[in-house]
Amino acid sequence: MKDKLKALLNESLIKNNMVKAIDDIIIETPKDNTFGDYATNIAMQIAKDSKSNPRDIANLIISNINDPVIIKIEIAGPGFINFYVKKDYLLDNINTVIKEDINYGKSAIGKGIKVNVEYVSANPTGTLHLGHARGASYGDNLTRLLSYSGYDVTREFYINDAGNQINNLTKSIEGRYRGLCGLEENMPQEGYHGKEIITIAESLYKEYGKDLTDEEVFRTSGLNYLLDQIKLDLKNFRVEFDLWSSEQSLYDNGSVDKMLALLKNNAYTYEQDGALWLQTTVYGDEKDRVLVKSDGTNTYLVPDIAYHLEKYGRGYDMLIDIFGADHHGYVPRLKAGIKIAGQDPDKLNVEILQMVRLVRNGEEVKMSKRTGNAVTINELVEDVGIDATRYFFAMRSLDTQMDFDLDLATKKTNDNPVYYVQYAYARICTIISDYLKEVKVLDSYTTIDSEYAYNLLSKVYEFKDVVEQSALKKAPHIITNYVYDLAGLFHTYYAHEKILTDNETSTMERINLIKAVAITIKNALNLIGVEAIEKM
RNA sequence: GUCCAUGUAGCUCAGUAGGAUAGAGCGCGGCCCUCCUAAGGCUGAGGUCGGUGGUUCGAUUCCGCCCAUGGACGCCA
Repeated sequence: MKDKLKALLNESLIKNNMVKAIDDIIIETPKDNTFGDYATNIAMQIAKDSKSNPRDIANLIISNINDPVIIKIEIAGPGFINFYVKKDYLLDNINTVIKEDINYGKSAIGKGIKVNVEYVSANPTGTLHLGHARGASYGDNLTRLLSYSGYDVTREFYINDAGNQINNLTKSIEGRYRGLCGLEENMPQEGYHGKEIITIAESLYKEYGKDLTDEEVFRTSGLNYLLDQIKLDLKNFRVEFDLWSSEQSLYDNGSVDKMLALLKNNAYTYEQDGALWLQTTVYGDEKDRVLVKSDGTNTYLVPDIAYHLEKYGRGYDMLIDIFGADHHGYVPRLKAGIKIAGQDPDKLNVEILQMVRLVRNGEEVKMSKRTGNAVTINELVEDVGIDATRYFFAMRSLDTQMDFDLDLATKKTNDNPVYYVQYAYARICTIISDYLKEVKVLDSYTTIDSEYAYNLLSKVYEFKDVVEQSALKKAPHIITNYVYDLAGLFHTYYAHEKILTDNETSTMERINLIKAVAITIKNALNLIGVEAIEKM
């Protein structure tokens, strides 16, 4: 409908010799429906350019518009053009939704563009906690959204299984193991103290007794255990990956050395204080960065550039990295490194997610009551439930330093937005199953005429636009807000109109209507990893 | 000190490619179940959109400055 109005406006502009690119024509849906079904401010834009009266311009524009779908055109306020449109398209859309079913809302705006999205990428040195949960939720929602919108998406987890932190992990396990053997633990200064480290040590003690001295065994058994745990936690969080890439493998297959050689070759590196530096300042970083430390080991940047080059080499059109706010300052050096290595850093989009705090009784919850460690993703899911957890993360935009309100999220009975939405879906399912006869597809709708029904239908109609917008903006929370509004409009409709009545025609039409609503809710919830529940 | 983000109702947050009366939930006040799930609906109170200048017919939205909050400023990852 928007496109149609756009086209009509464009035609009229051409006739009036008012030049404006068609993309500059903005059709909006006014919040207040006394301003019509659709509105545009194009007359005011043109008036600005030509320094004339916007209402006169608007008159000229609408004098050339005439189409059967338009019931009425008004000029209002400073020069808005408001369109009143026949509602048939809303009724027709009911059958479209039912026919497309799980595909309703899909679009092709992604044009098959190959996108790689890397997220979570937690160090395998402990259990996933709150911050990872937000990253996992956002990354997962984003990839669902992008593939629903016609992008060719690869979901990737980068495993930091090399470097300093892994040495510390190894030594931490070894320390705990020594403790079990009755020796002094000697935990490293930057050691890991989670209870999972003790679990690993215990299982090694069980298997090897006091005889284990091979560092490699400590290392690999620790890594394997923790990585399995991470995979399991993510799976329980409804987050799955296509690809698990290993940092260590970049060393093993020579990518890191090759990359270092490449950087040294193109004259952006230099030696100073016994270290090898990269001139990242040439491309906007605030200072140059060390690549190879004076002790001969690499900084994190080295394998990370190699890793990104490897991703570039796989032929994606776009790379998306999802970082926590604490890694924000790292972005310029990474991009500079990529640029120096000869790739286009603009292909890489880094999405920054702000910190989360858990709040209970108005106070921040920092530690888990059970373990004394940071609150894990598992505990969160256990306490709050998977649907509520996913929903709560999906409500917020990335930029907000969100408070995760445990009191509200754990409310299972009342006032919890996730149940509000699920309840709408469940209500519909109940009604349809209460209708004992066969639900038939209708050729036309003749009895639907209430304001409540049209508000609801016009929200359903919006869904496609909403999906596109949130995909383009990489903002899945738009979907969450949308589905909440949709559920609200359904509840209102439900409270005012009985679906199952003695009138067979009306009943059948209303059942098809709410069926379309249910499909839309389900598809929207699916985009944020929340289940639509048939009975509550 | 520098860089990034944020500042909207008592609280948690939406909104803003500049537009017509700024929204929701929670909390607080009232009303509605002989009726498809009251996990619902209806309704009331509550706002100088951090402050201040500027651009504009029009700024919560864009720009400058200021204040506040969070994060980052390592030869850690």
